[in-house]
Amino acid sequence: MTSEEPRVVGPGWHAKVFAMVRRVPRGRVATYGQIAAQLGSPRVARQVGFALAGAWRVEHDEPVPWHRIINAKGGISTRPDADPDHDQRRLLEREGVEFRPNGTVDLRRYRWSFPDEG
DNA sequence: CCTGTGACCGAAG
DNA sequence: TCTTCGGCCACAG
Repeated sequence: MTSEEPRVVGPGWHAKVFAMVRRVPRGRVATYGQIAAQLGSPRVARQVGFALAGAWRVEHDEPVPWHRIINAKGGISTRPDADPDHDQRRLLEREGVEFRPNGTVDLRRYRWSFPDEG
């Protein structure tokens, strides 16, 4: 028996990421690593970030709540060229998610657990 | 084909 | 508890 992990990264990979992100309900958050793990590849968290990088620029048939995805420390990872009109923190606060003084979210409280996770 | 890079993660100090 | 550092892997040039 080998210990190789299944890879879901390939054609349609971005679409799968978006589909998984859509499962996170309003007022809740999930981490990049969580999404990667749900797709079967726990080590492609960075690729998830890549997939979501241009999500707010592209128009999707179904909306992609990309702002509900944060890093494992409960903080927001944003790029320098982020659009102020799509401020992630503000979008989350609008859904009722509270932030600590240091700008992080309490994952114990807001982290969403997928039905088939744990 | 080879190299650099990035919306990450987790162990270690 | 906070900061630092190496590893991770797909993708563009």
